Amino acid sequence: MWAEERPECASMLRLTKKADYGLMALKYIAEHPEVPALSAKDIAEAYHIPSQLLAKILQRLAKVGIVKSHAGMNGGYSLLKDPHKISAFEVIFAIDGPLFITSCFTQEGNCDLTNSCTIKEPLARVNETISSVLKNIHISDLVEEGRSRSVRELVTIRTSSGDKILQAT
Amino acid sequence: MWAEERPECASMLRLTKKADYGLMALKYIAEHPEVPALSAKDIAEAYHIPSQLLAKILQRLAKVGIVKSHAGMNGGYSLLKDPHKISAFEVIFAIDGPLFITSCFTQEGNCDLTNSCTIKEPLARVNETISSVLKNIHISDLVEEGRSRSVRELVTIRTSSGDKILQAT
DNA sequence: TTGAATCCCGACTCGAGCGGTCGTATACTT
DNA sequence: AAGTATACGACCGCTCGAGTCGGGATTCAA
Repeated sequence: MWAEERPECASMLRLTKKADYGLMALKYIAEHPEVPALSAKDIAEAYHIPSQLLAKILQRLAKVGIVKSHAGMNGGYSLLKDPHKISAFEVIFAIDGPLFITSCFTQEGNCDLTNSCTIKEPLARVNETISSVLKNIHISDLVEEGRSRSVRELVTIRTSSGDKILQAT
Repeated sequence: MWAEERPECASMLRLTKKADYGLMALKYIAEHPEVPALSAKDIAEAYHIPSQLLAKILQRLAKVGIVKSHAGMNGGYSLLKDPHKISAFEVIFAIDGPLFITSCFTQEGNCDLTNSCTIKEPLARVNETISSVLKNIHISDLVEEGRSRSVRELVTIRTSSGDKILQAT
């Protein structure tokens, strides 16, 4: 196939392909509001991704009420929510489950070393930060990407070394 | 609660254990400035983590000049930089390599579908956000964690749904 | 000088989970 | 009834993270 030549490129906060596909599919559906329902096969072909896999992903999105499924001929999936109301966070959450930065985590010290857990507290806060950013990105932002500056503005960050100003709006 | 028993709770933006261990070790060293050098074995025992694995991690941190290694008896590792100057980002980078949210990424369109890549642009920006947050967290913040509010203030976020204000002191 | 402690580093194993497939059941349209 | 599509569980190979092993180099102490 393609890619898979560089195993060392990503790490840590990589989206799973499933989440990727899910976001792509939602974007695609949002871009075609005139079509009553888009089949998993159609979407998969548009992006050259395996259709059966995409189908499973869309099924999960259907289960949590992000999309609606229509069986039968000319069936497929349609958005159930306004693209402006679908956050990347909920999509990823629906597909991959809860996301935590820390490895051991059950909010009662099961990584019984009090010491080791202290380092994770600030990281848990980083985790919240990331979640918040993802909650502020919506499918509509993906669709408008290009001319719109919404996303760009959303996550603008002043990161002059040592400086600590995060801002967005 | 919902974290339950499942070991597979985390995903996506999980720190690798190596990065975790690296941060923990640096914190530990920073907490013991009076000791000229701490061996990988000592640190590993303090946290109950495999010492050989930790050794490899510290070696990578030594290679990029974050710590200094001392061979021989009573040898070990000591910080080479001020804890206030060591960011979580560079530690993670040194251990795990570059981090990208997107799966296919080589800055020249190798995921040749122009369509599929458009969705990744905004995500790349999320990636920058996360990097910036990690760059603003330092080993010293981990050490002071508890009484100090530095980290807490650093990543405070107003996330009232729909609202888009990130701020940090 | 010898030995112990320690760093150094590549090679290796092992297992979980991700990405993907298959097959079958079910639902809807015409 | 036929054809198209979703629904869903079972399965599977393979990558990669986690951890181990072993041999070698360096330093210190007795």
